Amino acid sequence: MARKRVGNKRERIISAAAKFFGERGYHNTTTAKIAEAAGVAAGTIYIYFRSKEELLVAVFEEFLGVHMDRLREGIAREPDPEAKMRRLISLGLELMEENPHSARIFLSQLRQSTEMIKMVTKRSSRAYKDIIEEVLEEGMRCGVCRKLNVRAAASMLFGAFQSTVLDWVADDSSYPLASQAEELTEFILIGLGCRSEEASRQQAV
Amino acid sequence: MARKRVGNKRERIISAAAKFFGERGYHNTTTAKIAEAAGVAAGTIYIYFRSKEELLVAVFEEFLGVHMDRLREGIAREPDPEAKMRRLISLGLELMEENPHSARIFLSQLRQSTEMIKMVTKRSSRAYKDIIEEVLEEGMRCGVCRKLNVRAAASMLFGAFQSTVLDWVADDSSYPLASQAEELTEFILIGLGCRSEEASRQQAV
Amino acid sequence: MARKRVGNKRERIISAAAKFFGERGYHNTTTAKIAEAAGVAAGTIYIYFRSKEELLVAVFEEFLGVHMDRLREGIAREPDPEAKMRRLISLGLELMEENPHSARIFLSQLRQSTEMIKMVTKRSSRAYKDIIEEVLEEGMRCGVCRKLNVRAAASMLFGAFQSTVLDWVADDSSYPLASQAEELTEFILIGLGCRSEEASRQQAV
Amino acid sequence: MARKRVGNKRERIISAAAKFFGERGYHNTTTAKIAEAAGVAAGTIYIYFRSKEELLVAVFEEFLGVHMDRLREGIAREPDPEAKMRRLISLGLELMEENPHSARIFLSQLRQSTEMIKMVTKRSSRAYKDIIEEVLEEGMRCGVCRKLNVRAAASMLFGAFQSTVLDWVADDSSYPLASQAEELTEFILIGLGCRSEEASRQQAV
DNA sequence: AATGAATGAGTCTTCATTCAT
DNA sequence: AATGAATGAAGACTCATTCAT
Repeated sequence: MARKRVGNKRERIISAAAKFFGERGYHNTTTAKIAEAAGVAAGTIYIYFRSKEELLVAVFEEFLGVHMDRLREGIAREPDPEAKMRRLISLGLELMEENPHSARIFLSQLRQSTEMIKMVTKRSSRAYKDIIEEVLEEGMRCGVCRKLNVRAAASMLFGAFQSTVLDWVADDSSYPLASQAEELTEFILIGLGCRSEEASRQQAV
Repeated sequence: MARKRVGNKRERIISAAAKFFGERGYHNTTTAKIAEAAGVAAGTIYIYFRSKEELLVAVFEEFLGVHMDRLREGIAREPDPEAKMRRLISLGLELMEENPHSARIFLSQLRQSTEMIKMVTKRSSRAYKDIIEEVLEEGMRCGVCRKLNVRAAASMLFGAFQSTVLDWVADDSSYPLASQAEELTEFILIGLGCRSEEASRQQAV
Repeated sequence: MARKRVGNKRERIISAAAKFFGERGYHNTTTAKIAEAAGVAAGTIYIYFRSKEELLVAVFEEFLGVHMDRLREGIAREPDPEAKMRRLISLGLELMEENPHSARIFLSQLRQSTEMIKMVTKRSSRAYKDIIEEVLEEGMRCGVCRKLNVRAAASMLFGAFQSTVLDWVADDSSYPLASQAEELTEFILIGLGCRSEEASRQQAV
Repeated sequence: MARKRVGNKRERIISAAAKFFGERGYHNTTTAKIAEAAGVAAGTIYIYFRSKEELLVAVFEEFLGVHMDRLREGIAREPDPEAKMRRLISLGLELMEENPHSARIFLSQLRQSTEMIKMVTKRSSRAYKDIIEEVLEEGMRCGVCRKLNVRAAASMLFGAFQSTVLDWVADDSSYPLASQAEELTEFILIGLGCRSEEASRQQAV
């Protein structure tokens, strides 16, 4: 019970921080506001986190950890690279949709300032791109996808993905993000040469 | 002459601001540092700009204005949508390369905080995407490019483009950004269905 | 047994506090650190002491009590004022040497701030000076020592004594404090007119 | 005029700081209070001093500089070591009397905490003791004063001096400090063997 | 008696902005 | 137009103290 309360508090702080960081950005969020929203005293934050910056990192890692686990799980079940890529996209969008505040931080708030933060950001994009690269390589090995620079391609795919999510966030999540999955998948699969434009056109029909 | 000096100072402030905002982010840059780097007194900034935030917007618009003009000029000379898209990509990368500090701000620093900034950001992405959408629509009309949701596609293309530039910025501009043009063009054109993967493969040979 | 444990804890807290107060000063020592060093929980300190300040006073009185008792005992055994003064000096230095942390607090840390502390400090210096004054008065009555303002003289003696100890503390107790006893005694006894400089020179031989 | 104002402000801050540091101690003085007493805004302190600690050091050095200069000047005019020692004592007390707040800091407040402060403290006591040592050495060379360990003796003299001043400060400067000069001089000169107790007794008559 | 998580008042310090010169 | 000293509001963080367990 006591244990639970503790966990509860940490979670509440992270959750409040995610909300504010996502909404107004790191620098426009005061620790006082986070504490208030989390229903704890100002000093309590510093029991769980060494600094505001560390809290940001925690928010981030919390999100990233779950995110990556679920993505890897999700694609593991898929039989072939194309299916994996489809799953990656749709699951990725789903995860973002579940947690729009963290999504926003993940996609943009971290591109700021300090070295600590930069490192974390890099690591996170890397995590995402790593998965993409794995799928791309498998696709190339199987001949399902055209020959391409895996590194660069992964970055582009990730960029297209990000942009789609950011549009949605910028629109205050006013439409289901999943509705973009088909278009995005199409664009990416064709771009990867997984399917000719004819095939895709037919399937669409 | 006096006029020129004035212009000179304004420019110097904008330039210094662009440098610092791009390097350390908006919130980690003090107006004092900008003034120092621009070789003006602290108060002088407030003769040219109402606030720090307005300076950020100015930095941004300066960059965006030139950027858009040159992009529009560049594609105007191209004969067909595919060539325009190619030009858009290569010229876009060139412009970013010319001005890495502003590029950084353009791509990431602005995704922060206040309403004022958000509006500017939105407008800027919009400006970029507008051009892309125009080209896409023309492409669809001509049948050069497959049928697609222009809005969504433009966003994805822009995302792929952004991601490529950000990778380059994150790598401290250690390689020529132009070297990424071919790969990016390939990915986008194929994704748009402008060319089959065979055609592209042949051309590469 | 339970009683003993309690006493044990109180002692451990006082001892830890003395160490830290002496080393880093009252204000640079947190109750948390004291608790940790004493091997008790943060709240436990407040079972034994009403406040941090009261703990300081306790540390101080603990030290002072033992100190004064032993000084009084020590000089009681001596036959004449000169011998008493000698004993006072050598025993005083010994006691300081035994307990350098408390010595440091006694000599300098207490010259700070609040009324409560000031009172305690005054009382402690007073206790020390009282003993000195008693010896001086006896010396004057016996004609062993020249006529002087007892109050002022006691203060000066105490100052010379303090300074000697502080030098030693400042040198990280790198030499035996007792080594200073002879020089200090000489200076004081001559200053008191207990002995001509010739007499003292002879005795030294 | 402008220059004067600036100097004025720095001085006012130092003066206010000296007052509070001396009265309540460094840690019990807030920068806000200093600013208020100095008639400046809170932030203004940080234009002149990098930190509160640096302000303390400045207060201290200001005092020490003038102090030492005047002491050296004062003894330079005296013909022989004994006269110099007398002058040192009376002038020292005078200087302390002129500036009781700084005196208090000089004598006790600095024996706290941080390395920065410790260094300054050491340096200051050293400055004082250096002068004393010089005079003592000259005295020994001339045969005016008995052979003794100069280092240790200087420390004791300084201690006796300090103690006299602190008593006065502790008594809220309720009597002229100069009234202690004779007693202190007597004690020290006799202690140094400059004069027999008979001689001193006669002179007193 | 003991714990240690939680509190929240208190502080130093920063920095955008102003304004007298 | 330009300066830069001065402002003072704001914010991260600390820590003595409390209290439910």
